[in-house]
Formats: sequence, structure tokens, C-alpha cells
Amino acid sequence: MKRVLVVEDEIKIARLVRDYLNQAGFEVLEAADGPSALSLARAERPDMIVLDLGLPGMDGFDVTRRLRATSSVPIIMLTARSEETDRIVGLELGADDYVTKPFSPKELVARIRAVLRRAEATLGGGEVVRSGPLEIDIPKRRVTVDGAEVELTASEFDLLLVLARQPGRIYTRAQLLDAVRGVSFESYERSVDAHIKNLRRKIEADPKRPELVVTVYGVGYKFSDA
Amino acid sequence: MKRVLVVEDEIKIARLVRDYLNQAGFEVLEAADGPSALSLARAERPDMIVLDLGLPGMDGFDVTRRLRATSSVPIIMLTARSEETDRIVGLELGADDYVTKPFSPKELVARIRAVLRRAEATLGGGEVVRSGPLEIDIPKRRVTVDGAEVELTASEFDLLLVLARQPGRIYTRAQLLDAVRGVSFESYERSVDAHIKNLRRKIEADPKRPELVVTVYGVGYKFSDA
DNA sequence: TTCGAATGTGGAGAACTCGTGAAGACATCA
DNA sequence: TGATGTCTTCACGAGTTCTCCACATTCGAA
Repeated sequence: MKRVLVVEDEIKIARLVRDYLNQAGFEVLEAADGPSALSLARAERPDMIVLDLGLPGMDGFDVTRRLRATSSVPIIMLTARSEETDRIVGLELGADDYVTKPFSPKELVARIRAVLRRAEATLGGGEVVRSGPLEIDIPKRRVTVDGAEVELTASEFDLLLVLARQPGRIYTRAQLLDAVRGVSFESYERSVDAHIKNLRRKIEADPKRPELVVTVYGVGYKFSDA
Repeated sequence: MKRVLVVEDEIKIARLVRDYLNQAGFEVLEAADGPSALSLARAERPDMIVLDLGLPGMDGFDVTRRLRATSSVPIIMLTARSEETDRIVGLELGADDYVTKPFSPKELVARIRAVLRRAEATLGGGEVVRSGPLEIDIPKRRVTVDGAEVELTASEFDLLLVLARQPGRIYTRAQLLDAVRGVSFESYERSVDAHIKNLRRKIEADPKRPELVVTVYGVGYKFSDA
């Protein structure tokens, strides 16, 4: 049975959605604000999340971003606006679909089913970046070196992904900070070095002589293209 | 030096932003309303535009739309409202980022830098400069002479790139120092000579008789256009 | 050709860059 | 709350690059 986390602060809507989903054969988890949504998502690993954008406190965009930092769970956004632009923003942030309020619960269920189908279909053939002994499964956020899985933190993964997507291309520390933290100000560029150090310890055969993530003196780092 | 057009009708804010940007090393152009923003943008071709949404007369969305009709200059929107709608519409119209008032000037500068970096990264995709036997791969910062790769330091690369991008154009030592060090204050111009020396040793067939990087007696250096 | 100024060049030390371990800040989860 | 893991920041050492000087060479103008 598929489990859906519904994040919605308006009780009436939450109840409506829950009833419909139950009836449609889903198990429903509920959260009324951003922080509890995040911890529930982490604890329960639902198969999909329905997220209202207009939450009190932390807004839906932030929730999405932080979910995406560690997970590729499918997300459907609920938004009060009918602008068709939502789709673009949603997709940019990593949502899989959106539904505008007022919505018919029937439609919501249909979209949930569609997204779940798509997610399952994509499961096998997800986007994978390969480079040398490295394999990066983007939707699963999983990395293997010579077939052996290595555990990376969120930052390490983001860093590696940016670098490995364009081997040979050189990135400055500032660019890499952007990749890891969104926009970075008031921040110490050399924290990138620390991540690189940890990353190398995990993926390099000999971290003292890195062959995958290479330093470009005076400029930044690159993924080896040799 | 990057040039930023600031479109803002509130004088106090405009001045604040201008001072901060100047201090951060940007050249600032200013406009207080939509029409003058459009004509300034067309005439001056700034590297980036910071646009207040709450302008009198023509509103910021219109300005964005009309800018986008002819140009892909990066745009950051300033908005007093934190409404989702504004962000969504703004991004939909082609803004690159937005900052909500009240904002910290530091953050604005950070976002400007990030957007410019992103713009440059997108532009430079696969950009290669060729000139005679020389080939310069900009994103990879790789240089080959007659197919053979040569290893350059960061400064040597920057110097060579500036020269080779416009063969025949003569650069003074001061200009070349800018290229290497950002802004040159209080610095010994003849260190350029030292870089040129090292550069020639690496890329010239006969460093005693330079054919690529040529001295222009009494003025500076140029890349050969013959 | 001669002279003064501009440029070439080798080399020493200053300045910078990077890797690293460690400490504290911060977030997360039980 | 405490335990755990991650991220940021700092300071030091090792290595690389840059700057700058002194002197040699070349250039251009009379």
C-alpha cells in the first residue's frame, strides 16, 4: 500500500484530502507545517508528498528545497494560484506536478497515481552520470566507485555531481559554493576545500594523489577528463 | 569591470545600492523609471540589471517583458512584497533571481555575483578561442600549441586569453595587470614583463624571437594578427 | 653610430594557495 | 535532552607562484 504525506495547514482541506486518499487505497500521513513535514518525511519515508505552498512559517519552496537535499521522493504541490507559471517554478524546484486550488479531490488522486506510475517507471532508467570508475545515480543520490557504494553527505554529493557532469570544466570555489548552498554570502570559500577533502577520502583510491577530483592551482577544482 | 544598471525610484535606496555596488567593484548606471531604464539598457548594454518592481508608471513586469523581447541580460528583481505571485511571475518573465525588501545590500551583492557567475558559466559552454597554432579552451582553461598541451599558471592563462581574444589589439601593461589581478593598484607594471617572459618560454617556438605575443615598443604587448 | 629609454631575463624572497587536523557551531534524531 | 553526524572556520606547514630587483640587451631617435 502506497503511503502519502499530506502537508496542509487548513484542517478542512487536510481532512478532505485524507478521506479521499484513504478511499482510493492510500495510507495517509499528515503534517501541518514545514518542520514537522520534514521530520515526518525523514522518519517515515513516504512514497509521495502532497505539499501546500501556502504554509505558515517556513514556506513550501523552502520545504521542497530541503527535502530535495536528501531525497528524491515525488512531490505534488498544492497552490492557491491558478497561474500556469506554477508549473515552471515547481519543476525548477524539483516538484513533479502541481494542482491549483480550488481543486477536485478526484483530480488530485488522479495526479498522484500518475506521478507514482511515472516514478516507478523511471526507477529503473533514472538519470545516471558515469565517469571513469564513478557512477552517480541522480534520482537515488547514490554513488558507486568500481561498483562499491560510497556514502556521501548532501554537500559532498552536490559538489561531486556538479563537477562530474562536465569533466574537465573548471569551477571556482564560489561557483561550487553556489552549487552546495544556493547563494552564498558571508561565507568562507575554503569550506569547499573541507568538503573536497572529505569527498576525496571517500572516492579516491589514494586521497593523497587525487585522480578524480583534481585541484587547479589558483583557480578551483575540476573533475578529471583524462 | 562589470556594469550594473540599477532601476529604482526611491532615491535613498538607489544611493545605498549604488554605494555598495561601487564598493564591491561594479560600475553603476541608474534609472528612476521604466522608459529611461529601457533606453539606458539599450544604449549602454549593462552586464546585469537590478530592477525594482514598484516603479511609478510602467511597472517592473512590463519593463522585464520589454527587455526580454530583445535581450537576455541577467535581471534581479527587487520587490517589497514577498508574495509568491511576484516571484513566480517574475521568474516566468525571465528574471534570474529576486530579492525582497527589506534586503541586506550584502545579500544583493552576493546574488548579483552568483547570477553573473551563472551567466558566464552558461555562456562559456564549450567556448574555444583559436588563433594561429594556438587553441584556448576557456572553461577547461586548457591551451594547446600545434596540438601539444602546455601548462600555464593562472596568471599566464588570463594574460594570454586577453591578448588572444583580440589579435592585433595593443594592450598597455596597466590593462594587462587588470586582467591578471582584477584591479591593479599600487603595483609594479613590469611584473607583466615577467609573466610574458614565462609565457613565451612555454608557447613560442623560439622565445627569443616571439611570433605570437609581440612587444609593441613604448606601448605594451599584442597578440600577433599576422 | 651613439645615447637614453624601454624591454628581456635570472633569481631570491615575499606572497599566495592548498591540504589538513582539530574545534566549535549547527542540525538531526532517538 | 543527549548522542550523532555534518558543516564551517581556523591555523599551520608545505609547496607554488608572483613580484621585484639588478643587470643585460634591444630599440628608436638624432
